[in-house]
Amino acid sequence: MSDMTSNADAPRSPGRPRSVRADEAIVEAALDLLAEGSTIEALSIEAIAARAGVGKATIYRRWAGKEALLLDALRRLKGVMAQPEGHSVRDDLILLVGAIGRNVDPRASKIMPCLVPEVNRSPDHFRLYQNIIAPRRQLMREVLRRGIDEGLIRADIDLEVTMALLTGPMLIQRVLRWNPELDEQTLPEQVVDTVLAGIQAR
Amino acid sequence: MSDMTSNADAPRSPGRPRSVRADEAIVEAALDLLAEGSTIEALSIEAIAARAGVGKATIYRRWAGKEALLLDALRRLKGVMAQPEGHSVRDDLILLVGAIGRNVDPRASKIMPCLVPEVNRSPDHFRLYQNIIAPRRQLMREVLRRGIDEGLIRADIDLEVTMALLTGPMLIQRVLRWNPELDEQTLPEQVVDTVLAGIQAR
DNA sequence: CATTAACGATACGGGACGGTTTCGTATCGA
DNA sequence: TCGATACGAAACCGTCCCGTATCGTTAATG
Repeated sequence: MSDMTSNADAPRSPGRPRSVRADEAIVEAALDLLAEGSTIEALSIEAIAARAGVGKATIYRRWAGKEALLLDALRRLKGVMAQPEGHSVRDDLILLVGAIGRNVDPRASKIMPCLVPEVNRSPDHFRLYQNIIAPRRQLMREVLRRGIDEGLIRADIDLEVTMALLTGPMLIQRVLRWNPELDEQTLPEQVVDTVLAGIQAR
Repeated sequence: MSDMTSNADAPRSPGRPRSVRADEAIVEAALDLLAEGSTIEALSIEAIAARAGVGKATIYRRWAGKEALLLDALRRLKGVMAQPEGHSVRDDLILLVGAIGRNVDPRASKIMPCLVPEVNRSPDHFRLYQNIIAPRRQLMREVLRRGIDEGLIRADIDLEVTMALLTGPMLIQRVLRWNPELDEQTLPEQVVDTVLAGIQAR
């Protein structure tokens, strides 16, 4: 958010208040257009305004430009994280791996690939991306540590490398359709089992 | 190529022949601009023409538009593949994994991320991408088969999943800088060793 | 009811591009 | 030498977009 209406204890400014519906509609319109295949920079303020049923001025009243609006919209997209049950390390890992690129919001999986170039270009987007995935990495890290504590996993493994091993295959398949012959349904289980076999305590 | 000058046995058309220098310069200019951070659709024919020291008409004489030109330019980018030595399966795998996203042309690694959205949008780009990586997958597949023949690797593993396990971590790190704490130098060795430990014959 | 500010709609100037055409020039084969 | 063709440069037009300004209208406060 880049404006003032957010202060809850504001001394109630006079005049007509900003429409919360408009806020929602604008963000939703932007995400919808992206999910429908529009590129980030093919996306225009005009198109967003038209889709949201809103005047352009209403958008410029809230955000400085396309960049600020998108950063804001993407923040709301991330959705909720999968929560591992804590019973079996293997099951928890399969759950986490299967959740990669599977956000609650179905638009997310279509939008993500569009952001790859941005992540490399803009430090802001890079930070945003890291902020989104950092808690998920932390979740996986904790499950792996639990596996070590339980004696299932060797204690001398490199946690970060292991997480990359679990995440990488799923990510390239979901984002890039890297290998058309791979089955996304069974991939999480296959990945987890193979990696576990490589890092299990003997 | 989308025109006629390419026929080697052509009955030598009259008039001034097309400049090979211009061909080169146009393609190089397009790749340079992409590598410098321009987005695919921020890239304009005008910019390419200016950079190549060429008139726009010269470009339109050869290609139907930006799309055709880019497809053509990317085809020339792929560079040569790493060739495994054939001595040690482990060393060969490390070489192949280390070569992911490391093309001869240094521009390739900067351009690749820009193509991710395109791969999802355009069947042409998807095919192009698959054509580029298919031979590399085949190379890795053969090394893994050798490992099976030598009795190093279990015979019942899923080759495609194994390749995804080897490729994924390296790819997300090189393309996405997925985890800033990972060391790209040592990653190939760590990945190969962990995966090998998971699929080795016992 | 008066005030105040946000609303949707619309118009505007400025700029970027795409694609085409027209220059005068350069380079080939005949 | 001559005709044919490609060349780089420039001009042109139509389209799209941005960012701002200005309508009359609407919704809250007091």
